[in-house]
Amino acid sequence: MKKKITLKQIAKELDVSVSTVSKALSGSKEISEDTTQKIQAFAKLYNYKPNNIALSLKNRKTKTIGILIPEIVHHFFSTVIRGIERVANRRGYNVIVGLSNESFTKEIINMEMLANGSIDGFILSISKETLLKQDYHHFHATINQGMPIVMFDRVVDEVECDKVIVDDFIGAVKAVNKLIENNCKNVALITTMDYVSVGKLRTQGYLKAFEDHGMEANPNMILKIDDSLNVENHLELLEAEIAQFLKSNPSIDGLFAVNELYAVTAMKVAKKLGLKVPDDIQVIGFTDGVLSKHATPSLTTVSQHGQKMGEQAANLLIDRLEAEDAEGQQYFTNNDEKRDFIKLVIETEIIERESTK
Amino acid sequence: MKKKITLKQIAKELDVSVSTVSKALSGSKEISEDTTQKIQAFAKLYNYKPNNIALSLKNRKTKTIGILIPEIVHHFFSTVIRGIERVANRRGYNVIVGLSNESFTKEIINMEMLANGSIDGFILSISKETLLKQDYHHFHATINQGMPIVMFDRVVDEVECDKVIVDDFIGAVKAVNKLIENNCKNVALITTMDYVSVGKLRTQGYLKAFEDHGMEANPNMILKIDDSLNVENHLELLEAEIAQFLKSNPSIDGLFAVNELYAVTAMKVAKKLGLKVPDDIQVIGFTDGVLSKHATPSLTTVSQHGQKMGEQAANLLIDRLEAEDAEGQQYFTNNDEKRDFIKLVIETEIIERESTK
DNA sequence: TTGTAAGCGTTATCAC
DNA sequence: GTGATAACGCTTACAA
Repeated sequence: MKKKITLKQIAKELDVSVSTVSKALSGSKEISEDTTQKIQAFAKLYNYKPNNIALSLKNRKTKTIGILIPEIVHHFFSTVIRGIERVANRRGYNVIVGLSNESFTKEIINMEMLANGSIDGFILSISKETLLKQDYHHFHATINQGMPIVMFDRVVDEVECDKVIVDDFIGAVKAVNKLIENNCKNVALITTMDYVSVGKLRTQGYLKAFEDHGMEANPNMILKIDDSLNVENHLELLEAEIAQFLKSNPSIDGLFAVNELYAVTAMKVAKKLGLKVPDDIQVIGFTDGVLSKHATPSLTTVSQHGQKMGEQAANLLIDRLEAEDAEGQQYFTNNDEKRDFIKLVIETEIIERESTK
Repeated sequence: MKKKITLKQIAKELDVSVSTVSKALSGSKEISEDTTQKIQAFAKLYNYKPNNIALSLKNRKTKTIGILIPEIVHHFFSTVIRGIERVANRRGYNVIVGLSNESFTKEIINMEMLANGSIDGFILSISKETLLKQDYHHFHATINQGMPIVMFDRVVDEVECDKVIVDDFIGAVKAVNKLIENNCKNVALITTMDYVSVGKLRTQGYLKAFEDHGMEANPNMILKIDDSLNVENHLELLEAEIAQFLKSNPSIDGLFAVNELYAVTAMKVAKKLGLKVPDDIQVIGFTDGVLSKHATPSLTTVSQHGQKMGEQAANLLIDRLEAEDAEGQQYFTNNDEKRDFIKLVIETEIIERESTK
């Protein structure tokens, strides 16, 4: 086993100084043709590669981005990661992943671990528990330390940083409009509790669409799911709740759900109740994941373009990082003038499939 | 903005030496009560945390694990990551993720990037292109450098390292047995090309089950999908191919598919052809993902326990890393005696749902 | 009880 | 053209 070779070893072997080796390898013309050749040949032979850690320490930057998300087994989030990874890699960065598992404490622990020099900046989406607690001190702390953050999807106005979001509100309006225009007389909504910002916005969009059409929303037609008990693992409960909802509102002929799980489950329940999709009831979901694509009938959804979000987030972060060292850390000046933070809105798009007419 | 504070700064503020600060903070009793108190208080006040990079350089270990997988937008792989992250975190490690995107070149580039000091060891699953090329020099190279690798799922005998796999063969046998015992007279197979090791093993399992029952497999009943053209994005093609297959083999009353996409798509196609699942045709898939759970009817599958695989892989790797430094790098001795590598087999489990009787 | 110095692997600055 | 030295932030013999 030949361990990785270092500059020092090359220097010793070739009987020159470490600095000569370093310069020769970086192609400095301070060094003579001869020695440069010799050193480069030797380095290639032994497959020399500079040690990243040493470089990080020296340059005070790691060229790696920290991603912190609530959950990885989730089509949307993994799509975002793919986007981030793609541009990060292209721009010479690595990606390190932390999972908060929707927990406030784990979010903090992970942030602290990564913030101690391991990364140059964060791309993150806030955990549900944090949103519930509304305690954002850890974000402020890292930002104050000079570490930039880009938030995506689950963001919050209280934290000043770059953000990439989807127009949840407009997306929901578009979806509900579509149902109404498709002649649905009674469009219902299945949503989450309000503390999840995106759920709230989508709910507001639902209401707005009604307003736009001069219609009044019927509170009975809105089902709020409390997923504090991890719905994914208690499908029967979810199904029961939705079945109950549909049965007590037999007039429902259109349904907008704030995520694809609710939508697909609703379709399943509807079918069991003898309803035909889309003939008796049309359904639109939010988030374009695998379920939507492969459900029978396939589900019309509002696509969030997760990969694009990831790409934009990564670009925002890296732009800021590189601006920082171009301007020699002059980002925040002493008189504390506020920097402009960017909020990018990714447009949603309705993907029409078989669950609508 | 107050940048992160360093030992040096603390030392200066308190007018002591850096080493005193270091010792005081680590609770060494070389230092007097008084100064220790003072220093610790000050450190807490300024929220001092040692710089990871400096520690990594000093200790020659990063306490981070590199994960290299073909694709992240994939339920199975993200499940594995979750498992890895869980134990890594518990044991004080971070996780850095690289995606090969099924490409040989990207796999190599990523490995090289990470192997230059950024991580202590790899957990990886081989890309399809690499499997096809059968070129494993980059794995050998990293191992020779003294960096341990743990492979999972898509592994290969040619590389000597720890491995975590699923009993693909037995899992397939069990699945097909179940179909046969459920009275299917003509069990078909939908599989991938043979170069994907797991696909091959599952195919062999299918054949073995026939053999066990003294039956002969009919080559016409085996459909090999060439997914070189990224089937996921060309669903129509996949559907057409499967439709063709089912139509030309009307006697099929049982179907085993080597992944859930094929299985779910087959169910969809079958329904379109007027076949009832499970009455006319029973279906079992491999890999227990979201699709299986939420399909209508829900799909009976062979579960791979991805999270468990991840956990085991992480434990194997970390065990090896920590054994290494306990034994003072004596892992490989000069006379080149081979270490024992562990191959863990995770048992599959059939999850019965609605697609079988 | 405290401080000095070396070293982890690099690069940049300055001397020779 | 080449080399010595310092520095990045930290730990740890070894001196004082």
